[in-house]
Amino acid sequence: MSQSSELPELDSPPRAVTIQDVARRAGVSTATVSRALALPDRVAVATREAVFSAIRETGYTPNAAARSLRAKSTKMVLVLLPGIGNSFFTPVLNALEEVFTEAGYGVLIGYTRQSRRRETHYARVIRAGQVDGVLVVTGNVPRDEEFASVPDTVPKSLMFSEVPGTEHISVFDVDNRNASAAAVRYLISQGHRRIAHIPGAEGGLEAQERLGGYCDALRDAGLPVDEALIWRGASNFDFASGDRAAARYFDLADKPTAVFAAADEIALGFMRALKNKGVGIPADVSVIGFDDTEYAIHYDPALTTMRQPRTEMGRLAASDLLRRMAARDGAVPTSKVRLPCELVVRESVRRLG
Amino acid sequence: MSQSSELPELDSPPRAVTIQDVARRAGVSTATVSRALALPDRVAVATREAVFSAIRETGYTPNAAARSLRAKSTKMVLVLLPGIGNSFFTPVLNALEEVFTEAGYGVLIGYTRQSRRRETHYARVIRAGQVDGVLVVTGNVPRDEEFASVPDTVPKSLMFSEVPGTEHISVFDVDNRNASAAAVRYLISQGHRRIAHIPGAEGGLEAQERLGGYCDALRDAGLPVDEALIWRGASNFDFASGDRAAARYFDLADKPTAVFAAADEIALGFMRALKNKGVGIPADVSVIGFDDTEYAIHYDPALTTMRQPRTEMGRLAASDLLRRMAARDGAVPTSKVRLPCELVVRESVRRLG
DNA sequence: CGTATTCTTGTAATCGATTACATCTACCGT
DNA sequence: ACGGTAGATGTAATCGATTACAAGAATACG
Repeated sequence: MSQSSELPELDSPPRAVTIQDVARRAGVSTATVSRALALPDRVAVATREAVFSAIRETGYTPNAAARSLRAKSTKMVLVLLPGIGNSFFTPVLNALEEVFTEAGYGVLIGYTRQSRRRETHYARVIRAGQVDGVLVVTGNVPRDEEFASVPDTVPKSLMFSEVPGTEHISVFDVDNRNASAAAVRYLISQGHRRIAHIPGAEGGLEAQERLGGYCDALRDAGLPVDEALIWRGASNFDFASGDRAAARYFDLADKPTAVFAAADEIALGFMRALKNKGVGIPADVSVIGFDDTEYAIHYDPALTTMRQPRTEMGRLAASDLLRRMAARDGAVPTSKVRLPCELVVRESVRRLG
Repeated sequence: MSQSSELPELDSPPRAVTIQDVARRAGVSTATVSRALALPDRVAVATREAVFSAIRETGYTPNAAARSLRAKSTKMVLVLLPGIGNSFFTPVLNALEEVFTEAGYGVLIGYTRQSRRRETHYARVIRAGQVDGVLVVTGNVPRDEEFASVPDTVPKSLMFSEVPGTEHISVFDVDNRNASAAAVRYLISQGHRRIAHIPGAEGGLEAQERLGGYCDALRDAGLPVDEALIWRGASNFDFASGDRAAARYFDLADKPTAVFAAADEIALGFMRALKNKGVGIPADVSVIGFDDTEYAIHYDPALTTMRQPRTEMGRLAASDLLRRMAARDGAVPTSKVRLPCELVVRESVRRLG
């Protein structure tokens, strides 16, 4: 519909319209077209108009590959997610996409699925210059040798994970240890003395920190840390892990009055299993979670939990990466930002005594 | 660590290693390097080895932009999502990423957020040749003029939406109307006669079809379709909409014994609101949902629902797109695939009488 | 042994933009 | 009126691969 009557092209091969076509039509050189687009005020008004109408008439859109090749910038970022079907990341991804798109950047997603093959694959994507920056959402980038080979000229950021010694990486996380301690302190403040913990999967740094915070809070309150009340064995931050932990609860003779789960989904799985067997929540057991996902508030009872500011972290991390990508050769230093968590009191914790 | 002792480069500007570097090091032409990579058996064994070790030593990775420019293929697909923070799409995205990555394609995501500006933006991404194919997950691509301007040479697919007259688009969906009718028939089979419906947001085609199915089933069973039992006003397939519908329930003098919600999240929101006021589910009201999201099974009571095969649809749609992208000039025709839904009976529906 | 065929490799054009540099015009001050 | 400067535009190199074509070497066949 665009290159209608003027040009007598036979459109068997519907060749895309290039800057050449626009230049010819506007009666200028390709350099002028390029300038009209990139720096409109370095080109005379009349010429600019001519170029723009030629663009409109031909329906021209600059070719991304050509532009990237020459300009050495793709205007794309890679967002790496662990990729378990976890809804925890939904708002994060939303925030990231929002900020990046607004700034004219495209978002390439990758699920690493803790598989080395996939990490290698994405390392290659980065080295191929396919993206201008990388945002790793919970993971262990720096551990991987493949990633070590990607040049530090590509800005990288990490979210939700605390990894030591990452000089060239911006980090956005929360103080998992202190936040967890605060959650447990809350239980203590409500009169609970016998408090169990369902940690996340071993190996995970966040899980470890949260367990640490749990122990800290108990010790600070002069309460014993009882291994029988630490129900390890989670495979992930998921329902199934909470479900499994319930077995530990039922096995126990001297039951706790409260449970701190390392994640909302674990808490929900646990609660579900207990309710199934007629255990009342919070009547018989109080439960507190971590994250404040969408489902925490809609569950019955609504889950009391420690909120992570996921959307805000996404926004901050994206903005930071944007800033660093825009700066030539690392003029902008990396950031280490630790955001505060917030206790959200709902219905799953009962005051004792 | 790679270009260590041999080459006396000063690495102030850490220029990326190119095919030229590899060629020089292996003592061959760039053409040979390219061939060794793309068609290994068209190059002599000895040469191939030389090339590969040169690649290994230099840590070479082909530049994506250069490759795309010349080969006119980016090995990327654009996945467009509506982008509400809906967990419905999580497994879909998972499946898509899985299949595409496996095939060597990158996944660019875009949230349209029903905003014209964003749709325009993504239309431009396509026209810029940034992707080889497009997968729209629930949306109205064809309606938009911008999209009309993207050439049909870019394979496009649509998931979960039924849009008439889309010649050049593959469609993967379910029979929303019949599946809904089946859900309602199930309620009827359990002895329910007075059945309400919470439709999805107006305007949405799926929502409309599901409402249609609800009416069909009632009529087929000789039951009246009562407008007082159709609780419109959903803004989305979300909790809040279910919550709002609950008000309608309480307003009603002659209450229904069962409710068919157009989506699980609506059902969950509705159930939550009822339970809050002491209404028993399924003791007092039976509820059936649609989708079978992760949360349906973990709720209390576990939600009886009509499952959409989200992962399977994702896999099929991705494979189809892959096939069409691989074929030069539309040799592979588009598909229209309609997958079956499946009733998942759990705890939220009670047998009457 | 000479020609035809197959293998292997190199040369150079090409993809479609951006941009350094050159050129030309117009306007400025003295 | 003339050298100087600013402004507008064009020329052509360049980004880093792929690939058509050509050429040379090796093998086959009569």
